[in-house]
Amino acid sequence: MATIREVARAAGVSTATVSRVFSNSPLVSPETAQRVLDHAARLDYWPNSAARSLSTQCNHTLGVMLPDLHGEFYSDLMRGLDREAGLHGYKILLSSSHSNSEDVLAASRVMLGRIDGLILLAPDEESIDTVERVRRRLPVVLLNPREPVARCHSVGIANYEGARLAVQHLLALGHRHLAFIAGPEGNVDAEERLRGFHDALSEGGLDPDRALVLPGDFREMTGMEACTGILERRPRPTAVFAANDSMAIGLLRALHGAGLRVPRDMAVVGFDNNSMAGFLNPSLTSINVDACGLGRRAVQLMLQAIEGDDDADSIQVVIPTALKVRESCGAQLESSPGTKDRPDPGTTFEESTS
Amino acid sequence: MATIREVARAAGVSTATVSRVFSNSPLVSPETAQRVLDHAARLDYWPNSAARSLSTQCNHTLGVMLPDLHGEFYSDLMRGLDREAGLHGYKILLSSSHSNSEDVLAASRVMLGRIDGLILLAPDEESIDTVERVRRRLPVVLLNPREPVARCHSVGIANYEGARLAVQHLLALGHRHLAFIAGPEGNVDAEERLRGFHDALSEGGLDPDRALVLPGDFREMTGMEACTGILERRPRPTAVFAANDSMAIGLLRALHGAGLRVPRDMAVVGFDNNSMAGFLNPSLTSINVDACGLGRRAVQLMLQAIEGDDDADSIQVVIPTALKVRESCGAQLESSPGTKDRPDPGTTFEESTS
DNA sequence: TCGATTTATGAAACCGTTTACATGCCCTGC
DNA sequence: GCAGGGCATGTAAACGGTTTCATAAATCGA
Repeated sequence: MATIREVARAAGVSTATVSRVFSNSPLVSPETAQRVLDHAARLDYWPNSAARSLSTQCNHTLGVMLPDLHGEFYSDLMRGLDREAGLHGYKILLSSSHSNSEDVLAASRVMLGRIDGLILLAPDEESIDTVERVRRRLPVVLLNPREPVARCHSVGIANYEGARLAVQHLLALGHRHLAFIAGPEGNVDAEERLRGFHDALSEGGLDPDRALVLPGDFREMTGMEACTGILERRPRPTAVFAANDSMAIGLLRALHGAGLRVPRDMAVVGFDNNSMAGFLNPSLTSINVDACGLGRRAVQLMLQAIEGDDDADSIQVVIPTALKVRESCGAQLESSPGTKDRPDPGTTFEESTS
Repeated sequence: MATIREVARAAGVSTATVSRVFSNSPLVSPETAQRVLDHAARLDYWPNSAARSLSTQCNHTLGVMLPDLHGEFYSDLMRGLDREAGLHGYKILLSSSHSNSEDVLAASRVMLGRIDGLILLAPDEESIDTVERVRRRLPVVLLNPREPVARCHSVGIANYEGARLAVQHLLALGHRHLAFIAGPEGNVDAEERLRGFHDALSEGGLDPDRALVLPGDFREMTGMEACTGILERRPRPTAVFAANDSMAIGLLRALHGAGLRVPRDMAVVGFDNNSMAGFLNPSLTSINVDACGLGRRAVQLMLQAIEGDDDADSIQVVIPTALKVRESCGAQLESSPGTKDRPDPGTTFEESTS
C-alpha cells in the first residue's frame, strides 16, 4: 500500500508537505493541497497510525483492563467507556480476564506505546506496585479500587451506601430477621455490600452476627440454592437482601417453587437494578448502579489527567447508588391512577455521596 | 523513560544486542544477555510497542467494530472475542457505535497500522464498498453479515433456523393463532427471525400474512406494550414468539398484569436464552444463541486469515441455535424425579446448520 | 599451522510518520 | 534598491525499535 513517500513523489512535493496536508496545516497553498489530495486519493493512501503515534507520542487510545466479568454490568460499563472515549476521539484497547498482578504487568507492557492512559478495574492488593510502575509512565484511573493509590484518580460505586439503603428500607418496613446472599469472595463490590449489610443492621439495633449470610457467586444458580438455607433457618427470615439481581432472581424462582409468595411471605431486594428488574413478577426492588456512568466518568478523569499537570492532586469520585422500590420488598407503592401504564414502576430514593 | 539506546549504552552493547535479548534470540551469549537484563531492570526499561510494530509490521491486535449494542449478547460476544484473542496473544482495539459507512471508514483509517485484522459486526449494505477498501489492506471477518462479501470470512447466527424451530415447536403443541413481537427495523437478526417465523407458518399450512406481527425494539418495554395488541386481536392468539428474551419478559409481565396465566392462557417463546430465562416464573422457553462462540469463532477465522494465504477461499461459518424448552411454552417437560433440583430445567433440540 | 566454520556482536538501513529549521521567493515600505 | 517579513516548501533529524549484513573472535579438523 502507498506510503507518504509515494504520494509525495507522485504529487511532486516533499513528504513534509503531504504530512501537512493530512494534518490540515494552514501552511500549504490550496492548489498544492488539492494536488496532494488528488494523488493520495488515486493511490488510496491511508496514513499509518503506528508511525504517526511513534512520531507524535500520542495515540488517542486508552487502555482498559478488566477482570473476567459478565452480564449487564460489563456491557454497560463498556458502553460508557467507549461512548465517552469516542466522543473525544479516543479508542479503547481492551484486555479482559486479568486478575493477578503478573497479568496486569504483562498486559501493560504490551500496551505501552499504544495507549495514552490506562483504566484498570478492581486491582487486587498485590497489583498495587505494578500499578505504580505503570503510573511512572502513564496516567492511570482506577475503577472501584480497594483503596486509593497515590497519584491515580479513581472512580467507584457506592456499594456500601447502597447496601445500607437496602437494609434500612427493609428495617423500616418492620423486618427483624434478615438474610443476605453474598457475592464471590475476594470481590470488592461483594465485600462492600456485605459490609453495608452488617453496618446497617447494627445501626438498626440488630446483631449482625446473628443474621444469616449465605454464600453466592453473583449467578442465578447460587441465589436459587440459597433458598433452602433461608427456609430452614429458625426463626425464619422475613426478608432477603441479595448482593445482586441475578441471585435475587434465582431466589425468586426457588421461593416460587417452594410455594412462598413474594413479598407476602418473604421480602426480596436485589442490587444492580438490571434492566429486567422492573418487569419481573413480582417486580424486583433493587439498588440502581450506573455502570455506564462509571465508565464515562473514568474516561473523563483520564482525559483530564492526560491533558493536565502530571503532578496534580488525584481525584476520587464515587458514583451514587439509589434505592429503586418495586413490588418484591412489600413496600406500599403510591399507586397513582396510571400505575398500569407506568413502564417501570419504582420509586427512587437517592443517596448522594461525596 | 529509558529507551533501547540507553539500555545499550549502559550495558556497553549495541541496540541490536538489546533487541535480540528482548526477543529471546539464541544469538546472544548468556553472560551478555544477563548483563543486558540487569541494566534493563535497573533502568526499568519497557520496549515501546508502537515502535516495535512499525518495524515488524505486526501488531498482535485485532480491530473490532460494533454497532450500538447492549445486554448480554454484547458482553458474551466481547468475552468470546477477548478470550480467544488473549489465548493467542492478541488484544482487541474496540470501536463501538458505528452504523453508517462513514463511521466505519473513519474508524478503519484510525486503526490502520495498529491492527492486523478487522472484525466487523453487521455492516449495512452501504458499508460494503468501505469493507472492500479495508479488505485491500487487511483481513476482514464479518459477523452476521446481511450477505457475504468477497474475500471476507464470515460467521453468523442461525437466526432463521432458530426462529423456525421455535414456531415449529409451537405448531406441534397445537397452536394455530400465533403472534410475533418483532425486533428493530433494519436489524439483521430481527429480520431473519421474522423471516423464520413467516416461513415456518407457511410450512405449517398457515397463512403468515394473517399472523399478528407487533413492532418492538428488543427491549422489555416494547414487549410489555405488545400485550395490548395481542389481547385485542380476534381470534385471540394462543401463543407469542418474541424476537428476543427481553421483550418476552416484558410480555410476561404484562400478561401477568392482565390476569392471564402462562402457559395455560398463553404460550410464550423468546430468543437468546438469556442467563435468567431458566429462572423466571414461569421459566422461559427460548432459542439458545451462543454469542461467546460467535466471538471465538470470529477470532479463529481471523487468525487463520492472518497466517494463511491472502487469496484463500473465504469461509462462511454458521453458529447453530437450539430450542431450549422450559415452562412458558406449555410443553410437557419430562418431569423426572429430581426436576426440583435441576438448576435450569430445559430440554434441548439442536439444529445443526451448515 | 592454517584455512574453514561457527558464534557473538556491531554498524547502519529501515519501518512511515512529524516537525524544527533552512531556504528561496515575493511583496512591502522607505 | 534593498532590508525585512511573510509565505510555501524542502531537508533532514527525530520517534524507538528490528534486521540484514559485515566483522571479529573463537573453535575445529587435518
